[in-house]
This record gives sequence, structure tokens and C-alpha cells, in this order.
Amino acid sequence: MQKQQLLTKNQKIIFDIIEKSPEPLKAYTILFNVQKKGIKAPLQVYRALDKLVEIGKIHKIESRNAFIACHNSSCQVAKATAFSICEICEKVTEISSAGLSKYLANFKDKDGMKYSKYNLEFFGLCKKCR
Amino acid sequence: MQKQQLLTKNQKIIFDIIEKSPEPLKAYTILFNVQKKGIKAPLQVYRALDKLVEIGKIHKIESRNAFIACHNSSCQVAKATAFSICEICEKVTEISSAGLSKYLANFKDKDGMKYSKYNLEFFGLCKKCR
DNA sequence: AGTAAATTGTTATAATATAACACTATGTAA
DNA sequence: TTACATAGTGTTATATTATAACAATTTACT
Repeated sequence: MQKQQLLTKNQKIIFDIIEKSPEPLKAYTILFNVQKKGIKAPLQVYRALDKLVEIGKIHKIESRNAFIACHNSSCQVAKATAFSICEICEKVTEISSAGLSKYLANFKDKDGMKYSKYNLEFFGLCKKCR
Repeated sequence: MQKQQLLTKNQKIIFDIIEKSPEPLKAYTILFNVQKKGIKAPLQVYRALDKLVEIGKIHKIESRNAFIACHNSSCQVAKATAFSICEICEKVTEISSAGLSKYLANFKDKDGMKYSKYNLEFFGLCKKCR
């Protein structure tokens, strides 16, 4: 929880709005929402996003170009991420399954190669949408 | 192999260039490379790409906004995809592991929910790059 | 031939993301 | 406390990725 203190002004503003959002936010949605706080340009947003992703406070949902706060306390760095995405309502949930992360962290390809990092996105219908 | 016959002119042009490429191609790279064949506008490329993804002839590498031909004969539909990506040379390889696909196809989240579709991207360094 | 569905061609524009440069703040080490 | 390195900021411009809208054409099927 010390990490929060290390955020700079812009990073904190961007992180706060993402953390409060029930759904992943897109960069320009964030921009529009923080213009009243003095953040005027896309780059200011993207730079904060890059940093936040780097330190694992948020994750990028690649298939949606959107950002979500990390809800997995064990995930300090954006190294191993898994999400479920509802194809109707677009609800995104971070999956934290010890079994899954163990399986993937230990996965070796045909050449016996192991990977340090992965991102997994599951698609389907959430409870409400089926 | 019948599927190839079903491709339309544009789809075939786009697919051919992707299939021949040793690396994933971006939409505008494709566009520049097919302009001599009469494809002039981004939409012509994106429409073909959409269709090719839909029928599973190609896959989109979400983290790279690039497209690669499917090299997995069993994967007729773009439902279950896994790739390894080298963070230095950007080499992308489609992973076909029966174990992995079985594990993911059967994965259930905390609510017992199963997912019909997934995309997994592993990151690391390829043999040549380490 | 008639018709529905898919595909195409085209122009314009939206949405996502980075380059480049000058400046400011912060930490740290002499 | 000055010097220096590193990271962050503000700004303008631009690059990259992707879709809207509409008319015309092709295709498969009856």
C-alpha cells in the first residue's frame, strides 16, 4: 500500500478515476473526465497510463483498448494477467486463480521455452447476459 | 482446404500477403503492399481482415495490432488462440498445445463459469534473442 | 429473371497513440 | 549547496489504427 504514495500528481488523478470506475476506461474517456483537473492533452494521460501499467496498478485490456485497476493484491507487476470479458455488456473481471496462474507460469512451449509474462482474455457471456 | 476457394478477390489478396509473411502484418502495411493490386482504401483491408479473422484463417495479435495466418490446422474458427511473442525481435509464434487448449477450454472461474473463447499472449525472449 | 445477402468502392472522419522539444521537480552524491 | 542524473510535465503537432455512411456490384439461390 506504500506504492500509492509514490504516484505523482497526474498518475494519481488518472489512477483514481480508473479505480473508481466499475468498467474499463478508454484513454480518451479518461481525458475528457480529467480536463477539469488540468490535464489537457492525450500525452499526459498516456504517460500516466504507461507508468501505472508498468508498476502494475492498472492493466490494459488489449482487445478493448481500455484500462482497469488491478484487483489482485498479489499482482504488483503487470506480468501475469487474466480477464473474463462479457461479449454483450462488456463487463470485465480480473481472474485470480492460483491454479490458472500456476499452470501458465509453468507452461513450456514445444521448444521447452518458458515465458516470464502473459496476458489471457476469456470471452463469453456473463451471468446477467445469458 | 476447401475454405481457400470461398475467399473473395480482396480476401484472397489480403490473405496471401499475410500467409507469405514471416511476421505479423499491420493493416496499413498490408494496405501499402496491395495498392498495386487495386486495393486503395483502409476499409477494403479491414473488411477482408474482419472476415478472415471471423472464419479463422488469420488471427489478430491484440497487443501488437497485427495479423498472422493461422498455422494450426485444427483451428477453423478463431475461438481459442495462444501465441508467444518475443519482446526484442517481435517474432510471433502460434502455440498449439493440446494440454494448454484443453486446460483453458475447461477452465472455470470462481463462479463456475466456462468460457467459449479465449486469447492468450505469452511474452518473453526467443531463442535467438537471449 | 428475381431477390436476398454479402461484398465492393469511395469519401470522409473518428479513435487511438506517439514524436519532439523545452521545461520542472526530485533524489542523490560530491 | 551545488552539481548531476532521472523522472515527470506541458505543449503542439502528427502518426497510426479503425469505422461511418452510402451507392454500386456481385453472388448464390429460387
